[in-house]
This record gives sequence, C-alpha cells and structure tokens, in this order.
Amino acid sequence: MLSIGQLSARTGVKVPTIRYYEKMGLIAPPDRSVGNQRRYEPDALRRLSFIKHGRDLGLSLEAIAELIDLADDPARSCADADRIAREHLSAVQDKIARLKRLERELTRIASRCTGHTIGECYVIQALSDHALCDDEH
Amino acid sequence: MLSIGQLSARTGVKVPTIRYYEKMGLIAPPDRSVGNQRRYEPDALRRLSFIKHGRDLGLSLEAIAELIDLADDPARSCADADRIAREHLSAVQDKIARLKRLERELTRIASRCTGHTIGECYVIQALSDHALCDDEH
DNA sequence: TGTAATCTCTATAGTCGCTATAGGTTCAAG
DNA sequence: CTTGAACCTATAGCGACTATAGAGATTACA
Ligand SMILES: [Zn+2]
Ligand SMILES: [Zn+2]
Ligand SMILES: [Zn+2]
Ligand SMILES: [Zn+2]
Repeated sequence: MLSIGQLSARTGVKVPTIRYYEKMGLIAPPDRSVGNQRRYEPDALRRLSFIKHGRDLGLSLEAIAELIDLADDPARSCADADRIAREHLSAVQDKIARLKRLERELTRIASRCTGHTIGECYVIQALSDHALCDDEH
Repeated sequence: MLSIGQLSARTGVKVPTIRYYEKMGLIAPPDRSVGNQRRYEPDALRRLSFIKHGRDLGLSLEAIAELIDLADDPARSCADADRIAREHLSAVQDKIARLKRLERELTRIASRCTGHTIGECYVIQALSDHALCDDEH
C-alpha cells in the first residue's frame, strides 16, 4: 500500500495533481487509512504512469480517459485508439506548422532592429504593421 | 467615433475580447455615449491592431503590455523591446523542438499498430511503457 | 509515552486568454 | 413609435493544473 506521496515520488506526478485526476474520474478513489488518508494498491502505479505518459505525449485528459476505457477491454477493436493517436499526431503537426511560421517571422523581426531607440525599433514597427510581415499567422 | 462592434469588425478582435483587454488595462477605457455605450476614437484602431498583431505572433498579454508602454516613449532605448522579441522567439523554438520530438514518437506509435484488437494494439502498449519510446518527452 | 517533524486532508482561489450566458438597456432604421 | 440589433454588466466556465490556508494524521526518535 502506497501513500499519495509515495505514489507521487514513484511516478513523478505531483500530489495535488493525483488528487485532481481522482476528482476528474481518471483514477478510482482508493481505500483510506483509519485517519482518512489515501492508500493505493501497487496497480495504481500502472494507471498513473499510463496517464502521465499520455500527458507527456501531449494527449488531453479526455483522450486519456477514452484510452483507459478502451484498454480495459482487450477483445475490442483498436480502431478508436488508433484514431485518437492519429488525430493527436495531426494536431501536433498543425501546431508545428503554425509555430514554424511564427519562428520565421520572429527571427526576421528580432534580427532586423538596427536602431538604438524605440522610435527606430523594428520590433515596435513590425508589431504596428502586419503589412511588414511575409506571412499570415 | 466607433462603437465597440465597429471596432471589432475592423480589427477582427471579438467584442467580449475588447472589453476583456480594457479590464486587463491593455486599452484605456473610452468615452461613453449618453446611454453608457463605449465610443472609440480612431486611434483605438491602432492600439487594438497592435495588440492583435502581438497575439497573432504568440506574445502574452503581459509582454504586449510592456511593449505598449515602451512604444509610448520613442526616445528610450529599445533594448527591452528587442529582448522581449528574442525571448519569445526562443520560447517558440523550444516549443517547436518539443513538438518535433512528440511528432517523431507519435508517428512511430501511430504507424506501428498491426493488431486488430486492443489486446494487440501498439498505441495502448506504447502508452503503457515509456521504455518503448526512443526519446524523452 | 511524548513530542516534533513531516505528511496528508478538504476547500477554495488563482493561473491564462478568452468565451458563453443571463437579464437588462440603448440605439438606429423605417 | 416600434422593432430588432447592438450594447451593457456581472458571473461562470474552459483545461490542466498550482497555491494557499487551516486542520488533522502519521512516523521517527528519545
Ligand atoms: Zn529595437
Ligand atoms: Zn504579421
Ligand atoms: Zn491499434
Ligand atoms: Zn514515452
């Protein structure tokens, strides 16, 4: 049996976050000690690590909750799990594309300032006028 | 004099967002009509466009507020403005790097599932075991 | 057994940048 | 003068936590 602090130490998930996951229904409320403190079975380590890994990969708690439901039913088709992964990948790729456009624009803006005063500052001018930009963002 | 709706239409910033910016101190409270509705001078277009452009480039409202302060003082050194731009660029680059690691990992995960059931699903297995990953994330 | 240090408990508020809703008032056109 | 669109304020909600306060539980050691 693990205390919440031990579970936290072994998974790298902070104590308040574990309580938050419980409140959100991602992990089942564990048994309690006589003094009302949470006591986890070793299996909770697996569950929580699954959630943490999903979060580290950028999945939403909603997607992780769906995947947990799916994982509990080994005979079922994995089409939904695969779809969640593909959709997330595609969202990540969209974010990368957007951030790359920003990076180009910001690199240009940040490198072009030759002035010493705000009055001449290209950063300020660029922000004041999107027409100076190469791209939409 | 512009109503908040006209200001919104001309800048692409939604009406509640304009009110939010006012509450957050990014734009000055405008004059009011007899019936207490906001009436903006044409200059508000410039201000709001500046804010919108900053947001479109991914700057935080806090950074934008700093830049607005700076922009009001043309004789001042632009070192702070340049620093804000460089720091933001660097934050964007960090995000891109992190997302690219995720992309690699997710591509691998999403493409490797050959099973038809959850029991064989590589997506579920990968989430259950970070040791299957190539990278940290 | 006493005590002190650490851990844990609940409940609540704050973070960021909005967005949505409710219930009311004002404005502009016909 | 009436209608309908636009506007007003205040409040709550989003996602995924994080921080705080004030109280109670557990553990280690003397
Ligand atoms: Zn400059
Ligand atoms: Zn631009
Ligand atoms: Zn699969
Ligand atoms: Zn991993």
